[in-house]
Amino acid sequence: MNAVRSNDPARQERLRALNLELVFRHVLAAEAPVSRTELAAATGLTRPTITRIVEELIAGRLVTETGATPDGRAGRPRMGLTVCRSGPAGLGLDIRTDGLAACVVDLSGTVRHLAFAPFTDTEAPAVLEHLGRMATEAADAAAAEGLTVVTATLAVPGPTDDGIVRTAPSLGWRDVNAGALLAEHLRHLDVHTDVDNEANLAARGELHRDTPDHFLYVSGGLDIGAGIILDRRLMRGSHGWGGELGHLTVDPDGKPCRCGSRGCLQTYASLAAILHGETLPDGLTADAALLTWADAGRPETIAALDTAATALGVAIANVLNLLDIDTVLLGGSFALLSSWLIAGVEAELAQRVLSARWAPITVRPATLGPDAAAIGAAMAVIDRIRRDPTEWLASGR
Amino acid sequence: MNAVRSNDPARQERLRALNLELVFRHVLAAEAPVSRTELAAATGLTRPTITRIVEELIAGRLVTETGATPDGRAGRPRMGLTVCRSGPAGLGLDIRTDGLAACVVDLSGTVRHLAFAPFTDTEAPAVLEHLGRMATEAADAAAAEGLTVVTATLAVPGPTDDGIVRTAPSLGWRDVNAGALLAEHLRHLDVHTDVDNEANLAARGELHRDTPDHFLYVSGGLDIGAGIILDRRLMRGSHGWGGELGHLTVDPDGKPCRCGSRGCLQTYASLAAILHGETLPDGLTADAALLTWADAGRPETIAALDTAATALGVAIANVLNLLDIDTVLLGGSFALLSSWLIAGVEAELAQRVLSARWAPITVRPATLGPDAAAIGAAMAVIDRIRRDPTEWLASGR
DNA sequence: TAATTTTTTTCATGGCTTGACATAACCTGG
DNA sequence: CCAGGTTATGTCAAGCCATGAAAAAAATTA
Repeated sequence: MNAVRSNDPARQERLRALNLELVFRHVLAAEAPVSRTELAAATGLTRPTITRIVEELIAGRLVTETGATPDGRAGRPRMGLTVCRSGPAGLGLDIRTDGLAACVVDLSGTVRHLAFAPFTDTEAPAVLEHLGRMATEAADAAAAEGLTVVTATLAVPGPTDDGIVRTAPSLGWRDVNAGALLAEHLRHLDVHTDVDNEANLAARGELHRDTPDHFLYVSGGLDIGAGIILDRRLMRGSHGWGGELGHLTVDPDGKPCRCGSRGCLQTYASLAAILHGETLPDGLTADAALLTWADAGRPETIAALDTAATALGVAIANVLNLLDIDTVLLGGSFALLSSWLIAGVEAELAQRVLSARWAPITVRPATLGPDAAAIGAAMAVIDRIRRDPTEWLASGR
Repeated sequence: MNAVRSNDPARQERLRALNLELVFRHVLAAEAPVSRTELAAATGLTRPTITRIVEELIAGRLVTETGATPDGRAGRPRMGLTVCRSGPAGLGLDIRTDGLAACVVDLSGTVRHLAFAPFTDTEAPAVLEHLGRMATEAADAAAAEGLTVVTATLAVPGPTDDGIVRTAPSLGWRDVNAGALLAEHLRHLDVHTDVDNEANLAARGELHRDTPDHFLYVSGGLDIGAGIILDRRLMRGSHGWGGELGHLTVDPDGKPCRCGSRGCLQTYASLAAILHGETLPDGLTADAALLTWADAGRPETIAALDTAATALGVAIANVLNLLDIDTVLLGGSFALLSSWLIAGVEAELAQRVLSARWAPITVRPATLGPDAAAIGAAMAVIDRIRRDPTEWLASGR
């Protein structure tokens, strides 16, 4: 693939940046430390070029030498190179249903800091002020390990548009400029702030070495959302409001939905819909209560989960027919309840997805749990530096 | 956008290729002839570099000089440069419901040759042999105008996978290796052959200067398909089987569909569904008959069109909620019937699309008519040469 | 016809990768 | 324990490409 889309003229320095990026991508993708010579063979560049580029990457704290590693063979031992664990880092913030989360991830994708705090207040200014404090603590914790936070990404439960939260029903927010407010609170950190949908970011979090190139991440909770990964990239639609799976129509004459439509998936498969108005036992979250009830064989709960699974299957089948994806990850509360959902979802998919005959479909629970969105948000740093390592190097931090 | 994804090392020659591509893209995008100096200003490259690149583009018949154009001002008049109309061309082939079409498009996107022939036989070998003959005629016609056909793209009514037509119900095809058969018949032409879904290619055909960056193209006919354009690029999913709009579920308990599922859009809005088993008047195609009947006020037809429009609206709303697109083009038979469909579709969209409150949705008929797929298929040459003009230049044709 | 203006081409300069060569560091065998 | 072999990494002149300045070309204007 030689696809290059740039509207800037290519000068000599661009060549250098291109190759630096190429080498860095190889270091990122490598599972074990690689030597300069291996990089030369893998990239097709010559050793001298690799030497020069690696020097630059080390100076910029993107890569470190792990020391000479004699491997028993004759000759000078290879000098291992890995992604630096004390260079730039990403900060992820998440507004969950139960509280706030902050997370720091380094370039290797390792979670280096993770904090959670229950809500004190769900009004936008208070939440963002609280997030600002958590962000500062996280950045300090990161700094103590030699990391420099360069990106801060906020996950919110609703569609966003250039930092503005259009609507977040679970919070009662509407047209809140979370991006600007957050940037205000993080002014002293000098980071690039961004706001995105929780499902998008959780999907990003689930994208790693072991996940396929294309998958659909479904986030279950009070609201249902989805993140679509195509070709290892997040699909975000024209404005970034994509993935509104919760408002796909399952039955055009179904129950009215809060959104003004009828028969949205939401009305069958959100936690509220599955709970069906039943009161929660003390100290249990909705998903935990449902799991307990279902495991105990409570018929109403099992029936509700079955209805939810069928509706989910219908909606997901639509996505799969449209986008030709063959892996589905059930995340959020759906991950916890997956043993009660997967069979029902799979049954609908087998019937409704046209390509299921040729390409088997995999449905499995997501792995990151409730921190998925915060982790995925923090991983923005990897995308950013991977896309343009030169930007970081030029910043000289 | 500086996104560069290349796994090849960047040598000096790549710099040259990158800039050549940049300049060529500017010439392609320009509405009127541009001078070398204008190109220098627009691209940010220097005049000497432009001169050298233009020389190469002219030698490779990608660009031509339109002659000095004195504009009344003092000074040496600018030498106009435009996309060459006698360089590489694309061949598009389409298997329509009523017959076969062949089309040649030059780099400016102008249709230079268009031919149609009714079916003599719908068996795969016969069809591809016939297409081979039409392709040869088209290539000869192109050669007579100085054009060289470099790509041949076949549009088929069904999902394809690496040249193989998985299923084309309207033709009764199943797992037909159309790509290999076509390549066989076109061996003497030395072209790059490709096979894709009719809806995808028609969407590509509708993508031009006046269409927005993101839109959904819906193709109505015996089958219903869709092409999704995001960021001026065709979205094709993981294997390229995306866009199966016809099999999106509109009502999970609806009528059984040929595909084995229930309540597919197909069962409400395909031409067969709208016709409802009524016999066609002699000499009229199904869509023309429906239009005549509807315009004459025939209540059954109007009711069927109304049902179809509602179902279409539900399915399209799903796509829009998922992908955040705000323009819908009704193509194929739906273009002809659009005056009877748009209102119904729009009503459903207004109710069901979450972002409709913030971003108005446009639904309008497609403009290219029945030749859309053949034209879009022929336009593959533009994508190919635009992506990598150096490949063509290196071929030395 | 000469001066002016704008476009296009020519030429020396500097950056980047390359290929050949030099150096460093480890293993094997006498 | 040391010489020779082997592998990894660093150094240097050469070639390619874009740049900036200056020259040449082609029109208008006086």
